Amino acid sequence: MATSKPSLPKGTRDFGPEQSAKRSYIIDTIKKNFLKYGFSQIETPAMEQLSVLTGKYGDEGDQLLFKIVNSGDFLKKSNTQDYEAGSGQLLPKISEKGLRYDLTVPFARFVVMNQHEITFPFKRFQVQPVWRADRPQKGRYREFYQCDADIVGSNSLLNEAELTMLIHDVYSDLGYKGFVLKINHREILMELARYAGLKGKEMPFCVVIDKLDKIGQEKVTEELIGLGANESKLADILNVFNFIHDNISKIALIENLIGSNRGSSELSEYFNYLNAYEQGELKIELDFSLARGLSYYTGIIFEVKATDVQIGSITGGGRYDNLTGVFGMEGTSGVGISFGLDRIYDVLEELNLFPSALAQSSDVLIAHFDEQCMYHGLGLLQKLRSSGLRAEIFPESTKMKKQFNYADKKDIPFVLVIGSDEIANKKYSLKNMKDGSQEMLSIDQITEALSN
RNA sequence: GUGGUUGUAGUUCAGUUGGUUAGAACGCCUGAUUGUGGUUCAGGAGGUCGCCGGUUCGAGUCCGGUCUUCCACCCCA
Repeated sequence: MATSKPSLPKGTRDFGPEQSAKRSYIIDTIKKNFLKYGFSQIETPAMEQLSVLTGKYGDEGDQLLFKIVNSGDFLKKSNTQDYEAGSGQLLPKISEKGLRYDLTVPFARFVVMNQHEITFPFKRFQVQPVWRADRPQKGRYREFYQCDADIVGSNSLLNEAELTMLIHDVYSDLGYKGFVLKINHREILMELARYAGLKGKEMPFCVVIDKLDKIGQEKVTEELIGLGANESKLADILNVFNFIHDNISKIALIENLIGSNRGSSELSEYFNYLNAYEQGELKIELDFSLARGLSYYTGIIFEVKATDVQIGSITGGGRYDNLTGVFGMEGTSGVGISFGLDRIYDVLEELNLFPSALAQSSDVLIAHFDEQCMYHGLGLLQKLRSSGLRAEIFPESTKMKKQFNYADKKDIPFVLVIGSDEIANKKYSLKNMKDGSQEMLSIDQITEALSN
């Protein structure tokens, strides 16, 4: 077989021991908090039927789905006419499965398929990779992890409040203070669009509004007038966006402009819940210009942004009133959030916020002078491990220099040396690699010393 | 999907208007050190210059294609 240079598919990465340790640290922190809030873990397959995935993410999303060609002779169901008719007709004949694009739609499928076994409200979390055929950039990968927590089967806004507290706990545990949790309500965006005279064009309105902090007010105004918006009403709206005040005052202001509505009353109720937790210093900012994508959100939406790192959104979520409806199960409302593991990693890395003690090295290495010493070491190895220590033995008898170098490179803090004297005296040299000190100790003394 | 950008040793990068045998630092290996790593010193190995093709007497250098990287759109974790 011809050899070839190995390479990775675009937008995918390997993770070495150090990176993996850091990723596990983030995942463990998030999982711990999911469990703390009463969520249970589920897992779903990497691939789903294409019929489950398509049409859930809009036309853009469908293009970004990775499709899997059918097994075996994947052309056998198609003919040249299908080929000439283009990919739209050919695709369903050669592909029936795709890689999941997010965790929410597979979860909706899971809920529908298991509705009779599930007790509602159902609180599930899921930490798995998803795939998007997007063009990669910094912080944008074709394979990345989402850490989702959703509550379905409950309309209560207390769930939104719970997720808000959860987000704060996660970032607090990760030691990251530079985030801001932005909140808005889909209904307010709709009302604002109608106020601006864009009835029927609410979605395009949201798309433009979402670019506000990127392209600025003038460009946004320009684009919205291009859509047919009323200029003076638009000025009213931008005025509200610029209003810097506490969140409660902002609700009053928006009601003043477009009247009381489902959005404003739900936001009030949400803030009332948060208030009752009696937890000060929540980093929540009501931002009426926040317009998250994902067409299925219908209620409160939120997004966590890093203020000190240029990376975009690191957590997002919101309420979807009828996600399971597309699978024939009506009236199940849900609310969820998704932590972007890969982006959180990039933030912690850039700000140097990973704990220094993440290295997964052994506590002690057993080094030896010859094969007989190595055999003797296996008994000691077993004693070290059964007392709870992380221990390893160098697997070949070779020069001391090489064995010590191994311990040094792997940051193993202690080396236990076995020679013929040691075996005779039942006392072994234990070297502290940090300060270079060394003493002769029995195996019991060593386990004792290292266990502290 | 549209437009641009990047690629040279394990890593970070030099490499002149196209011209002998493509360099440095760090890392790696060996020795100085026959019971001990990190420091020091001496020596050594390591390159299809992303890949394919073209122009040329001659290409790391110029041209085309392709893959990859990063960036701006679009969208998003």
